[in-house]
Amino acid sequence: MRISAKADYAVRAMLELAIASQSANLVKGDAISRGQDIPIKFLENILLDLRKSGLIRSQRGAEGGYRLAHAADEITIADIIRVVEGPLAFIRGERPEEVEYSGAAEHLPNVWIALRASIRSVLETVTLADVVAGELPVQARELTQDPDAWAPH
Amino acid sequence: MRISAKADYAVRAMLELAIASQSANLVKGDAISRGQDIPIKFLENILLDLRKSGLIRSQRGAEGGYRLAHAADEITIADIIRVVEGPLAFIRGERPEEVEYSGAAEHLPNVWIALRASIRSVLETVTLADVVAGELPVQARELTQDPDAWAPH
DNA sequence: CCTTTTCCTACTTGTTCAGTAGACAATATA
DNA sequence: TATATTGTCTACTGAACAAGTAGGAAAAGG
Repeated sequence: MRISAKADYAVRAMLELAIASQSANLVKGDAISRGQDIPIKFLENILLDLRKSGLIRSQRGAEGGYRLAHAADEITIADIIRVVEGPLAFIRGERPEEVEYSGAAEHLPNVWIALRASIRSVLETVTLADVVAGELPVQARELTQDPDAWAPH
Repeated sequence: MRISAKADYAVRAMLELAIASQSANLVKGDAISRGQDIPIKFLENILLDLRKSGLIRSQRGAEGGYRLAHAADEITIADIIRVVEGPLAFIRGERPEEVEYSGAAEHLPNVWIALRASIRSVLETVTLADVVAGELPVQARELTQDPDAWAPH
């Protein structure tokens, strides 16, 4: 269960745009690249994906740049990860509800469905605005309260 | 966020052993391979990892085979996935509590920690015995009750 | 000894990840 | 209108990983 560098970069780039959205300004790719220490050419590819998916808008030329296509409190982390990584939970290259098992593993799909639901319960509820403000929705915040959540298992 | 074929196979192999553990019998690799339709040589590698980690025991020679090293209700899905895939949640190759962010992404670690905690809340609570019986612990079962949990988003 | 079965190392083939390169198109401003 | 600036797009690369294969060595039972 890993979050790729590309997904991590995408979320961070979107956070930069979320902050700028308060002043309705365009942000240049170069500014995002320096602000979050992301290789510029790699970032450009990512921003292209984000624009094609409709999460951001762009303007070319001098004084150009990028901005969010929607309000920061209407874009969730799940929206972003789905654009760059595909489905949130993928089991052996298939969606959890598509896998087929027999015999001893008959009830295993329930586990994968529960896993996906738990991932969704975090990533689909946390918005860019939440992260910028540093205040997650209650369910998500409760998960971070337990000191054990910060320890490796 | 994907579960590899290797991890899926490992869980299913363990489920076969869990069922056999009721009669305390050794199960041959070949029987697991046929029972779950897993390529035999690939399975052998996986069983080797599981044995080295202490989750299963093995016996060589004719009448040999594999068995669980602990009771089926003491082994969680998380135990198995950690053996074959490493940490449950990995962000850009690092553990969630190790990633460093600045500026707009300052509070992003909280999201990754919440994500990991939510994954743990499923995978660390569901045991092999639960899956064999088809009855997940309450928290996990609740996640599967919502029809929406079975639909792609 | 011989068969069965696990143990172990190494190899292969294809795909994904992470990043780079360079030309092209649009825009603002002088 | 010239020019610098900035995003758009396609293609490429090197390394790592995923998924699976191959073949023999070692143990155990009969």
